[in-house]
Amino acid sequence: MICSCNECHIKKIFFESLLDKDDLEKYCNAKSEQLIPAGTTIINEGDEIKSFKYLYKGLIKLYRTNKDGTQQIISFGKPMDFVSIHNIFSQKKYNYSVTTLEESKVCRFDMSAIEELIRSNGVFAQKILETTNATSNKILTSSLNLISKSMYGKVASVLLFFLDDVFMSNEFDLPISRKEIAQYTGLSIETVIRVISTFRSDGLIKVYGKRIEIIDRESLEAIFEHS
Amino acid sequence: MICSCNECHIKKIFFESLLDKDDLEKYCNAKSEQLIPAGTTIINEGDEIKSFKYLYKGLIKLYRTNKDGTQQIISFGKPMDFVSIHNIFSQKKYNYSVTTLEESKVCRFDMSAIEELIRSNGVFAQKILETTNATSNKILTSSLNLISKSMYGKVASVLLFFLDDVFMSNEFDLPISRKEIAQYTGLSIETVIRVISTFRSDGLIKVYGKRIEIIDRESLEAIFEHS
DNA sequence: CGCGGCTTTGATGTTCATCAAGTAAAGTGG
DNA sequence: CCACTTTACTTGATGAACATCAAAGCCGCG
Repeated sequence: MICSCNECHIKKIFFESLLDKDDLEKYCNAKSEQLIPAGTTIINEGDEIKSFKYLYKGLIKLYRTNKDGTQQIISFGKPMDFVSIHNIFSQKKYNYSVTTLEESKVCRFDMSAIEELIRSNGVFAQKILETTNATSNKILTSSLNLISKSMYGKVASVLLFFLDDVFMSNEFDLPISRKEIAQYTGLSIETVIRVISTFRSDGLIKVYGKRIEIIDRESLEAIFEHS
Repeated sequence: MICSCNECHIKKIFFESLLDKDDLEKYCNAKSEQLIPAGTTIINEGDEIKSFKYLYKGLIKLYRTNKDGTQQIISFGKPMDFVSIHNIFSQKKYNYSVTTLEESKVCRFDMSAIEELIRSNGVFAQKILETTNATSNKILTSSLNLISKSMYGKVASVLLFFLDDVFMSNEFDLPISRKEIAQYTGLSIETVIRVISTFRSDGLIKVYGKRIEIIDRESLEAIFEHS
């Protein structure tokens, strides 16, 4: 093996199975990785895009800052998600910021190396195209859901996301604050809290501070679907 | 010249400048175009993706249908926009529908021909990647705006879109109904009408049925920015 | 200890949806 | 062409959904 990152899913799918030996070596040289503590901002809106990044471990939030200084969360990223999304190949500067929600390991490549790979290896390009499309599709879908659902549906969607996509367990420590749920859903903090309290008093969830236990998953889904 | 479509911007950018003679011929054979009357549904949610489409002339709406049968408009497409977006390269079936808002000319390619071009021509692949990224970015940005703005900001964004991106003129016939504005913004029809009435009585616009005249563009922008 | 940020609840007000009713406009069949 | 139906648009009255303001408890941290 050439690189140190052997268990990486991204490496297997994007690199090992598509590149020949020379390109694999190029990939290894262009790559670096970094362990980043929780609460660190790794990308600032307006930063120049110099590298292509993905998350190997941890959890991040992507957000943008409005003119009045308030922050709106665009999406949450989990392991094997691209950090660099939805404008990485079309603009020179990031139009969003990224902050870690827990300790995270971020891998990155020189942008020029990736672009060279894309130009020289069509199958690699196709794979990147597929993946960025899938990511954009997912983010857009959840964004569209937030436009059309009620406050109950919005908060339910957040809980179901962490349940199904991140922790895959009925009980987990919510890695974001009530304020961040508000920034993601477009609701006020108090409304988020009230909805969570309603879910609790209706027996859908149990709440111990940050710790959430999902009791009635079906009802949460029904609320998400129908409102 | 090989193909008939000589004035096409897409052809120039994506094909003429990137492909050699053999590939250009392949492109011509894989392409067909169609003039479609207003109000025609050209893609139905769930249809298999067989071709890559873009809009040469006209106006379209992209929308999805919720479980309760209501429709939510995702975005509007104008000339030189890709019709096939945000899941075209990552899924087998469309997750949205497309209907023409006025008479439109749609060009399409066999999906397999485009995929072959992507695999065999990295520069072409890079261009496609850039463009789909830019499109996703645009749609996501407007979607995020709809989450965080008030009803005034939402309706203002629709008016400004048609003013700046489609008609580039202070006076135009709104090509969509109040109902469609509601389906796009997530507001009720009555609320949309009331906001338009308010804009009118405040002297920001003039309204004669479908015809809209933008009087005070700055105020509309200020409303969009600050609420 | 005290300070600031996060959380929670209650009281109140604003924003928006719903219901109802009526007018205008546009297609449909005789 | 006109009666007829349907669809789009508009306004008012009312109520529900949600935000804001205020106050208080909690918790981590210097």
